[in-house]
Amino acid sequence: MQQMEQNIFQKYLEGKSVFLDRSIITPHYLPSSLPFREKQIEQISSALASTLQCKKANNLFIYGKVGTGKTVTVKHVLQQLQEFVEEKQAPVNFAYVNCRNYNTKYKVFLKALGKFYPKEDFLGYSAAFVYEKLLQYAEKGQHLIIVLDEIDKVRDLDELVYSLTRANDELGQGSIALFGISNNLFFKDRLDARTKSTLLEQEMVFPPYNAAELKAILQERVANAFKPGVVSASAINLASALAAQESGDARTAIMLMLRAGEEADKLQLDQISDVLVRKAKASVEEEVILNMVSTLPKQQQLVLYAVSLLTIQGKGLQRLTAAGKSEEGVFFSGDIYSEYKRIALSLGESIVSSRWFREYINELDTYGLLLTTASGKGVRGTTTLIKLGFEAKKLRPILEKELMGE
DNA sequence: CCTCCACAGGAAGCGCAGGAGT
DNA sequence: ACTCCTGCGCTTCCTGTGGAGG
Repeated sequence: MQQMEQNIFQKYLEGKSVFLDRSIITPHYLPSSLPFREKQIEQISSALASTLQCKKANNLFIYGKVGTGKTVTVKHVLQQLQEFVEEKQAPVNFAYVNCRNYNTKYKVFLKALGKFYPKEDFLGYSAAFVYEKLLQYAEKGQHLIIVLDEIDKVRDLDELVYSLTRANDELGQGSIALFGISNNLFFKDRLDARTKSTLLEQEMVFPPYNAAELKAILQERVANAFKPGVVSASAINLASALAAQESGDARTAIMLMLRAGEEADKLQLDQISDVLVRKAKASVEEEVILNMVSTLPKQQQLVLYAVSLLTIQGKGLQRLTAAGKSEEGVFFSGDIYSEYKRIALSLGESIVSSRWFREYINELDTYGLLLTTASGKGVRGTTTLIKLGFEAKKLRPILEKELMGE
């Protein structure tokens, strides 16, 4: 109680730590070797190789779920290319753009130019000027590769791709190639047929890792990130099994170990056991929920809040048992709509029509926040049975903070 | 059998913000 | 600086499905 004089950060300096180099066990770390991605590295570098003979690189489209190593692998190959090009003085250059932040043609070009003309600042120049400047750079005989990470976020991708194909036709020498990275396979369908055929000149897929592969990846990272002997074999096994079960996602596996390590430091333990990993799983999950929920529009948060309140109150059960089904926490969409209206009105929020409410339900379902089933025969015509995708106890405090906080 | 209820989801249209064209 | 266009979020209306009850 009376040790409050001590600075709250002091304990982080004083305490012992299980980490040797914490940065290695974060998702942003670029490892020097990428196990189980040899084939992909080979394929990417072969797409790039033609630039070294002063020809245009192939456009390449890379698809794979989150945490399958797309970005790391591409960055790895680019790093190698950079070193090679510097040594050989080859006229090759590239720009890496994350389209989550640069989500229009103009912004992408601007970001790329920043890489090609590091000393100049083109902010505020017209779109046409920026485009011309890019062409001028290539016209000097440079072969450019623009890597578009999260390419599905680009709003006017059709135009971007079209501009670049036209650019390549106009250019006497030099060229511009596109590498697209995405974790959304369906976004291809929204594209113009011409765009598709250009962009998908060459296509590759990053498969999810299996438990054994995740284990090997973790072992390598853990060996460098943690002090020797700190992490038990069972902890690694558990973390890779949990991540493999979820989605074959290396990112979650790494986050699990990171969190477990942080927890160990907090408790001043010098061993990381599977108990800590399990604890970490809960906290990672919570963080995932928080991320999803906080980016949701207010109206959808209200809908979700309505379901969590109903779930906690345990209502709905009676009506379902009466209908011959009994599963806890399952509700009719109509009941949720009334509860949603009640809550929204009491909070002074506007309410949407029942039609749009149904769209919300569908959307929340695709995020996995709600689980819905068509009622089928036996219940009130055709209706939707709705259930929370996560524990109501975890969701409610998060939502209350979002909706009523500030 | 008919009608009413409770709901799903398609179609049309409306107001708005922001970008493009002039 | 101006209008024009377009995409987006949303409402309104409508058709269809199937149980419950007279």
